[in-house]
Amino acid sequence: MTAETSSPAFSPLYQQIKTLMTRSLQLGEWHPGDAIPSEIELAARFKVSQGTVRKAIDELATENLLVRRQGKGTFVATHAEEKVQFRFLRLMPDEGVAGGGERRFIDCRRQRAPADIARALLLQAGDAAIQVRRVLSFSGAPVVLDDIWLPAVLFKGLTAEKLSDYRGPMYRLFESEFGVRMIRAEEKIRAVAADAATAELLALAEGSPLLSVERLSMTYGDKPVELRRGLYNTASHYYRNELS
Amino acid sequence: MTAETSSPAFSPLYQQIKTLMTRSLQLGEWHPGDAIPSEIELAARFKVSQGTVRKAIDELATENLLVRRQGKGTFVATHAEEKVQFRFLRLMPDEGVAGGGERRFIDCRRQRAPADIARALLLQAGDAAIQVRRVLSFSGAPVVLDDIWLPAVLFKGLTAEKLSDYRGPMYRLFESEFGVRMIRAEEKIRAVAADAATAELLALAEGSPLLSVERLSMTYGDKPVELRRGLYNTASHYYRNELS
DNA sequence: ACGCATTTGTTCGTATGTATT
DNA sequence: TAATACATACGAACAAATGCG
Repeated sequence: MTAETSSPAFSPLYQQIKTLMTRSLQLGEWHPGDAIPSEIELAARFKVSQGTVRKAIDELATENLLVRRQGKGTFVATHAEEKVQFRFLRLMPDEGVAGGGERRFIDCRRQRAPADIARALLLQAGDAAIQVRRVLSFSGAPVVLDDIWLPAVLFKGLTAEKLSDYRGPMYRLFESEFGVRMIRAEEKIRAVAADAATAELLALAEGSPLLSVERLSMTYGDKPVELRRGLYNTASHYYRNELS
Repeated sequence: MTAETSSPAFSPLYQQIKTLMTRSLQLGEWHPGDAIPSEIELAARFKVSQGTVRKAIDELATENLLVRRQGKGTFVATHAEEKVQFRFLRLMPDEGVAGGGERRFIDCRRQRAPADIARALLLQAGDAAIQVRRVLSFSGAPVVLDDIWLPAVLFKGLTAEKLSDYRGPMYRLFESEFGVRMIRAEEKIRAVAADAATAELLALAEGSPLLSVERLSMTYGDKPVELRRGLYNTASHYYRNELS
């Protein structure tokens, strides 16, 4: 009941509950890895039936914002989970099993965002950004050159040292240290020829074909918070994708 | 430890219903574009509650096998729908809107499947396959060179003429003419250098970087039914992907 | 080792709302 | 307008998994 009839646009009850829950995630009432209140508690809090809460949670779970575990509760998704990492890790070795590889950070500095970066991240012209550059190697061979741009205001205090010291996925560091959780990303993929600088860093001939992957990552509310440009040597790795 | 160590593979009711419904799709009781029986009819047929049928349909709908339409019914998904085509069409122009482009078929012949093709399509060594080669052009410029392999036994009577005459997506032809519906695919993507033959067909310099997309498409029951090797000129197009 | 409480998962039933024909 | 079909919402009961005492 309590119709709340002043609604500007109708939406089903469970959608409204979903919105309220998303807000709790966004505002940090519930943190990555935490258990959220039980369905019965949430039903009481929102004054709806358990089934309505269930439907809201169902959708948040299929959107990968929450993870249900029978007998234990419902948890806020985190990049600490292997399954979550896998969703954002597309580069696979032709032989052997996917692994993190060795990381080498070659740059991490704060500066004004170039125009194209600012546009993608919805920053004002002149806003500061943090640029991170790194090389990923597998079995000692360099394979990936990443050029990562982050809004400085969200990542205060990010340094090359913190990145180097951290064991685990970068997105895990972002969510635990800076409270920024990546939930979705869009990628544009092309084939390009290696320029001289890239060729040197990846130890291959200038002009070699490389996979160019431009990724724009979004947090809650579809707000872009990372622009990542990667160049992959696909001689013994490939980018896997699933169409369904 | 007490008992039931080797359970008889219990599965929830709605999963069993889902399996039965998948079988109806697979065996052709329900055809692409058709409406399936209403939830109430299905509930009567399977002797379960409407809610259980709903849950089975929900999952089949999220797997894109069925499409629900309020007030009208539930329909078997078809590649005639624009949304379905979009899921398998990843190449986007830098400017302008995605379109089919002009197709030119340069080859369509039946032959014994090479070993690697046979392996991917789970064919016996020596089984026949149909090879289709085509070029896709946009605004008159060739952009895509596709090399497509199909099990001959499933595509009897497929000719270059039929392909050329057909207006609409190739997968639409496959499902309407041959009863083979693609529901899922896995892709391996790399950057490669154009060889002489490819360079000529795509009107670019030998050695130019090209996107190599190897797609294995599956029908019901995860049975592989198409191996497609595409080479994309990504000078003014890109491969879009969504991570979520 | 056992049982109990908690939490999500499954199944049923009923009623009402919304979209389509 | 009426009939049909899917969508939403509520309630209830039991099953299965987990964790604790």
